[in-house]
Amino acid sequence: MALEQPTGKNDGQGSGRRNQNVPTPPPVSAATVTRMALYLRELQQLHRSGQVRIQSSVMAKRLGLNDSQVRRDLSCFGQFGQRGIGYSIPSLTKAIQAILGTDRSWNVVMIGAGNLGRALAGYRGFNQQNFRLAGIFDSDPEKVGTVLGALTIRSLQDLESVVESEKVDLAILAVPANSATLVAQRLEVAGVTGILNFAPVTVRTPGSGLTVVDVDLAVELQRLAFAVINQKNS
Amino acid sequence: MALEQPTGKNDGQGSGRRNQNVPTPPPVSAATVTRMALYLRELQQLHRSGQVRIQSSVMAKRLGLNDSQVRRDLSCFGQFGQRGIGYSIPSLTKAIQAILGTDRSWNVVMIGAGNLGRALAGYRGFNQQNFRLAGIFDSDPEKVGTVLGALTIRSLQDLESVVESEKVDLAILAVPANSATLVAQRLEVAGVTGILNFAPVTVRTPGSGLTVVDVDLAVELQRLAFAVINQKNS
DNA sequence: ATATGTGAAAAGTTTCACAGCC
DNA sequence: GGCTGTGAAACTTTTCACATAT
Repeated sequence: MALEQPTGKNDGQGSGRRNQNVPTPPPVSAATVTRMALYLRELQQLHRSGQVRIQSSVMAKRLGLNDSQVRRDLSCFGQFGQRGIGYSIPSLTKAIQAILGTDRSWNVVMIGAGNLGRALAGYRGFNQQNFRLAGIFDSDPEKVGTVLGALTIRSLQDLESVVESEKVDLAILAVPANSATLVAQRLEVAGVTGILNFAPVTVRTPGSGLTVVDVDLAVELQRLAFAVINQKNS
Repeated sequence: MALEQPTGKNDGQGSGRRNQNVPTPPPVSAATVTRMALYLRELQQLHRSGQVRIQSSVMAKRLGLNDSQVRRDLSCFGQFGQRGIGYSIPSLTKAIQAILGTDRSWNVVMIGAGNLGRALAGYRGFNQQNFRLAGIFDSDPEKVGTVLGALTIRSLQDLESVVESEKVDLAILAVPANSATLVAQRLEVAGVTGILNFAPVTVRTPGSGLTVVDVDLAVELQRLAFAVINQKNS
């Protein structure tokens, strides 16, 4: 795992009957979801290089996976391939985007305009995947009013009103550890449904419908250090 | 799971006999390693708040895990607790640091001084966990020579000589996707043993002793979008 | 001939439950 | 009483292997 991030379990959706043609997901593991995003990334790269078809074995090799796993992951969501042929890159791309929800645009706010927040706000990859930055906030009066790319840094006081007026879905939390929980609570109350948390704390998810994905850069380096020390390769 | 970065498998070390008092690791999953880093983070926070002891049940609740899992993870590396009492925060902290390899300092170079590279270079969390930034590189002549915190951005041409003279162990790759593989190869040849890869590509790990941990910010947002759409909470 | 989709087996991970020690 | 460490059970995920389709 990269996992892994804090593991996090199965979906357990198991809601019984599938409805007519919506690809209602069966139980899908978080690991599968992560791999779906990687398949999408590879498909987009293959598309740029002019390819139109791919086989599970080729995808598997590119990502260092077993080909059966690629097919099993995809089969959680439907039948996208053609036997004897493989998968059409354009249609599989669209299918995975629909599965991940990136076939529509998401409005995102960035909280924290420190080093990390400013860098992430400028990161091209977000826009490319249909995430639109609708605002960036900081509590430091010195930063408020500063222009950053197409946006002006706003006061944290404006958070709730912007979340409402811009119909914000998701937030990226790039604030210090000690303010993360409080900001997360405000975000939840304001109606944000998902947080990508870069603060090195476990954001208490109070109960209802708030989903948190954690990315702790120090944790990633520690994973790397461990892996280096305990080398897999002889 | 929040899963996960490209999963990455078990260690499978199973090298037979354990040697005398080195805590030679038994097979340990990547998920366990990630949780070890989270335990360390919590221990450090508890220490700052003056605590000296902790129980597996308390740690589990803080991280949203099962208490048995906490004990099982720790028991992969030794017996750190006292029955009836719990774990000493200072000694468990030291033990986990030794396990993760952060009881000694690691020399790290940053490749890429774009938005993300500059932000990561300024990130406090790295130094706090014993990762020392020994250099930052970019191929853009306009950036070379620019001062960034305590460091001056250097030309990519100097990469190999700095890796050698500064005894660099790890690299953080924050370059565009199209140059990532080439830079990774140079790093490996130069003697770097681990890469934390922020470029949105699978870095081909040519064969020998190079460990790569991937962090793709777009993938993380896609995981979040999926989780929001497929809400677990009723 | 080639490659998907999927039951069934294998492998891995988490949780239970309790013996053992404080 | 309280809490760890760990066998064994339960559960999840991956891989195999092959029927099925082009």
